[in-house]
Amino acid sequence: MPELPEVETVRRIIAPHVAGRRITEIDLDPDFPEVLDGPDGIDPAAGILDRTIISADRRGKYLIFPLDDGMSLVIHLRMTGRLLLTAHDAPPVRFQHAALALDNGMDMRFGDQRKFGRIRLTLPEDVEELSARLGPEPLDASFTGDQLHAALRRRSGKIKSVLLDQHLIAGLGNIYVDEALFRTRIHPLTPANKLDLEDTSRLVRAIRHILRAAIANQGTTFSTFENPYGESGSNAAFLKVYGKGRAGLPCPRCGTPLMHLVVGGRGTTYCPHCQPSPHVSGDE
DNA sequence: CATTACCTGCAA
DNA sequence: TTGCAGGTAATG
Repeated sequence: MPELPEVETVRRIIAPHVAGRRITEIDLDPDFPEVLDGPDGIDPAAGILDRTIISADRRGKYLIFPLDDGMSLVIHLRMTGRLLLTAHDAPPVRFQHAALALDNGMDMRFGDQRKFGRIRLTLPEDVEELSARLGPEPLDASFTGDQLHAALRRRSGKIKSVLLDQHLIAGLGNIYVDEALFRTRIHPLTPANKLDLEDTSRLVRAIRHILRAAIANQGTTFSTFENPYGESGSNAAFLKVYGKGRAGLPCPRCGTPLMHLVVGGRGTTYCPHCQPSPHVSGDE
């Protein structure tokens, strides 16, 4: 489940290998050519062939590769997508759906067990629009307690669901939201607009801390995540609550058995003691 | 606001 | 054999 730290890990590893490189060959899985798509009326394979990749950027969970003609390749890994660097003559990677050969003898391979991920040739204005409809980058200076507090005031939904909304904050997924709420001792069902500025500022600091640590650990490998060299991230060992399998295990802070519930259709693990229900405490 | 579709490996 | 895992878009 690649979230911001996993996507950033991929970006950092892949950037020096692809920046300035020309795409010399494209090989698509004949059973799943839709993995590469593009704007109406444009053949995406023809559109990227012989283009040079300028850089490897990230916005939220999207990887963005600007090309030398102004278009961009926008890649989203969704749940099980992987981007791997291989030699050009290496055998296909597991669940490979696309291979882009580069002029340095390497390939960028895209594999995805569940076929949710996409490589999309994207018009400049559509990249702009995509970025504009995403919330701030949580590791940027623009993401502050004041900013998030103002955004949360307009939302009466559960804080867990609101934090997963990419329009509000770009890059959080189920793992890091559960971890951030545990760290700040906020119950996942707390209405977002009930968090005061102090709670929200603590949440901002927790999100930053957790994301930075996860990036330093090259991401969380819970089941399928691998970096472009095929290596697992080491952050899973540092998670405190995430995962249904932790339900019933003692809270790492107080020892109370962790609870699991479904919030907005997402599995959610939390400590009922450290993250008290908003109904029982804290009402005016 | 909540639910479902998209997929498929794997646990129950 | 069933259903869960979850990022996002689409739908009710």
